[in-house]
Amino acid sequence: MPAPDTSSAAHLIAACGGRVTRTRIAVLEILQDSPRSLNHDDVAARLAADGMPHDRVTLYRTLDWLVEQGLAHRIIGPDRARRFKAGGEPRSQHAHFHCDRCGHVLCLESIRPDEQFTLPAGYQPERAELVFHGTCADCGRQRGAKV
Amino acid sequence: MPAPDTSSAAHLIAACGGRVTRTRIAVLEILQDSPRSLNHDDVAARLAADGMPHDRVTLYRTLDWLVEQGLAHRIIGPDRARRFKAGGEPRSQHAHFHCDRCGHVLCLESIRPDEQFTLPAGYQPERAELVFHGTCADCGRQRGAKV
DNA sequence: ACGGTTAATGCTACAATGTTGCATTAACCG
DNA sequence: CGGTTAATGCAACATTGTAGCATTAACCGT
Repeated sequence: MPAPDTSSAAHLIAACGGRVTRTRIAVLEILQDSPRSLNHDDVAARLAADGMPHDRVTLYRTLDWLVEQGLAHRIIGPDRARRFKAGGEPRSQHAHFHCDRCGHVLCLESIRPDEQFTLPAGYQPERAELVFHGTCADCGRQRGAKV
Repeated sequence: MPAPDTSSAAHLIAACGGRVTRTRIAVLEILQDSPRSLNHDDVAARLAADGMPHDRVTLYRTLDWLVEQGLAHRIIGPDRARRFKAGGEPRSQHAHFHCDRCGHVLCLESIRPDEQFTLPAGYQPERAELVFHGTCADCGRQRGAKV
């Protein structure tokens, strides 16, 4: 049973020219393992669960660094807090889905807003951000459940 | 030269059943007069310019009240701060444009994201939020200007 | 027009999220 | 293994938004 994720995280970090630290590896793996985007607290909780207590500031800096290196991307949640997810978005602008029930954010890779719209004359868009709000597939099935 | 806006603001407020106060009138008029959405500080600055200094908390509450009554709507800016604009969005979900040059947010009434996309099975979207980032028409004309 | 009722205001203190500066630690390199 | 310096951890601060409560003033009835 190979564990390519683990080495992958370390390799990705090394490839960026940064130092390969416990924190960076752990944070990137956490993001990679999650199908949903995580906010700062989510990541902190998982670090703690792994027996890796961590400083708030270091976590902010680590997450920012991962985004800066293109190893993760960041969106602003409905609660005006940032949420992070592994994988950059080099040019592939995909949509997101905010579940109003469970509060999680999912990626809709198949939907590309930048290919669909024509803006009024004069506007020069560089990227588009499309966010749906509603009930996600998981919460839709177990309707009534209040996670 | 009639000034319908002024009475309009007061009438709209009265129609909601709330008390018609100086603050509410002034804030609503400021939002109505602006073609762009304003954040809390923008509104506070204009109140001050009108010789109406105001409490931060009152302004937050006034803005929230206007949104609650459907007299204004609110979006979250790229700096994770709220921005407000007159006019509710009863069901008409329009797109917004964040200008990276001047930082302002404009409404693109003609673009309706909720009519364009088909989501994967299971998702139950209730509303869609589409935000373009780039250079707005104003900044595009005077390229190089750094407001 | 006047006074009472109560919504709205303004103040202070607090909460959540994110940032800055700087001393200490530990990753990398020879 | 030891030196260099990026990364960390800590404390203090900044920004954005909230909560509680005493005071003011908008509305209503008379």
